[in-house]
Amino acid sequence: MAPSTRRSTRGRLDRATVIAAALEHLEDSGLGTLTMRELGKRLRVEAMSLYRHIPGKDDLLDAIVDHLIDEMHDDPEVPTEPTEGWEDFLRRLAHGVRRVALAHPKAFPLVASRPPEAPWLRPPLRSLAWVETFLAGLRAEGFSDRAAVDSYRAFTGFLLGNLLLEVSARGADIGPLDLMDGEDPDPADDPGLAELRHEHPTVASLRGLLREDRSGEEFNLALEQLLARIEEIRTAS
Amino acid sequence: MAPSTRRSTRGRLDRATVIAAALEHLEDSGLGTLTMRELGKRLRVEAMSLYRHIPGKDDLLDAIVDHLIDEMHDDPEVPTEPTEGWEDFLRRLAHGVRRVALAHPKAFPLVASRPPEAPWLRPPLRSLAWVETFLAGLRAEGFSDRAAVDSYRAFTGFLLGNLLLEVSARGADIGPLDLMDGEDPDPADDPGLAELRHEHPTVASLRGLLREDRSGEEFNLALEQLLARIEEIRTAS
DNA sequence: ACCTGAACACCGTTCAAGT
DNA sequence: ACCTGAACACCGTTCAAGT
Repeated sequence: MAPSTRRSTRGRLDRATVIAAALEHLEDSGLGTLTMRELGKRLRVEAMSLYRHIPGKDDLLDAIVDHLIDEMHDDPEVPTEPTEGWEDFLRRLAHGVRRVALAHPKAFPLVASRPPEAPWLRPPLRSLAWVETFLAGLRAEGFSDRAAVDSYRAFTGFLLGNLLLEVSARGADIGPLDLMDGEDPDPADDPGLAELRHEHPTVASLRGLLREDRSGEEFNLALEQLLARIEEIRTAS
Repeated sequence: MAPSTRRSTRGRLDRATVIAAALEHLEDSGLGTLTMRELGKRLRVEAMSLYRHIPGKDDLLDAIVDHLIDEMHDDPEVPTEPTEGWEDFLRRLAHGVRRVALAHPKAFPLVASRPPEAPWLRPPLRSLAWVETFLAGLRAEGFSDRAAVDSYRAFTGFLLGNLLLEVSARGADIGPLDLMDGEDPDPADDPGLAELRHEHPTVASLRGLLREDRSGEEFNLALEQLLARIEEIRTAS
């Protein structure tokens, strides 16, 4: 499993290896068990050795976040400047961020919870490099300064909300009250459902629709509506 | 300060008092220092006594989240059903959630980070009661089942992204590279700015706009655009 | 019935000591 | 130069004992 960071035989430990191992641990065991001692075990080293390569646990978490957004630089689908118009540019940026989020569902929430370096560096595009790419791209497409900045805010708000919900839904269980239905034998006297019908009748009757997962289409739909909104921002200058 | 949970002289400890004290501590010292022992100190009690009233720390955090969204029930501006049309209904719901978030900026991120009970209970409207209110309200206004559920998803995504960014910006410092400008004496040779201009020229030249905080107007603008989007969802049935 | 002291199994982190 | 052992000051949590 995951031979990328085996390092068992000889590999010298370094900062990048530590970060990669931490990300691996995060994805297959969660944030709660990510511990310096546990991470040491994964790297076949005592916990204290890690301090040779990172200043402390907080810095490690920040480094993970930085690593995540930097991953997008290696994605050939993600543009560094608009070549097919600003809409294509933003669409591909958005899908790049979404791929990162879906590839690291347990780690992605850190992107939102670690305090950004400045209040105007908004997650998930919280690095100077990506903000530069974003703003320079829109400007090159004729956006006014005001429109470019407003679009940056709308774009980050959109991505953060939608992607956080998407990865958090992936993490949650099937849920408390909708295990029933589908092939359940006698829906009339399922105790949980009966109670739900009584206390929250609308939720009960819409539970089929609520349980659907169409996150892919929904993201695309919401994205198109965001682009329409940015078009308004653009023309309103 | 904050005499609400003084309890110094005689007050018996109970679950509600513990939660209120935890929320207070969270707001004036942050999540990092919220510790069972610290919380005990605030309540003039040993940490171990808290376990008489709550099962453990995780449950306490969940209880805080539940408490936050329940606070909206006491807000007279927040409707329990649409009386002036669905747009007014959603506008007032949105502002209710925003008031809760701004009142508890340090605690609000917990609403997003604690796993919801079910994947379809989406933060920040993650209680059965509020989902019921939302869906029943839109249905009463003539929304189809499909449109009501899609609107719920759009609404929660909007609130989560925008409010998380708003409270996190409030928490961050002024930022690394824009302390300058405003009344700085010689902008030409500020070392930080010179470097920024070289590495990220667009960010440097837009820093004035980026630093602006117009979160209030922005929220209202984005909200109106969300309502327009929901109008589309509604008529597309 | 409610609170406490002492204890257990963990944390992150430091530092002198080993190779 | 890099890793380790032992130690420090903390955690959350349990439980027998006190009032």
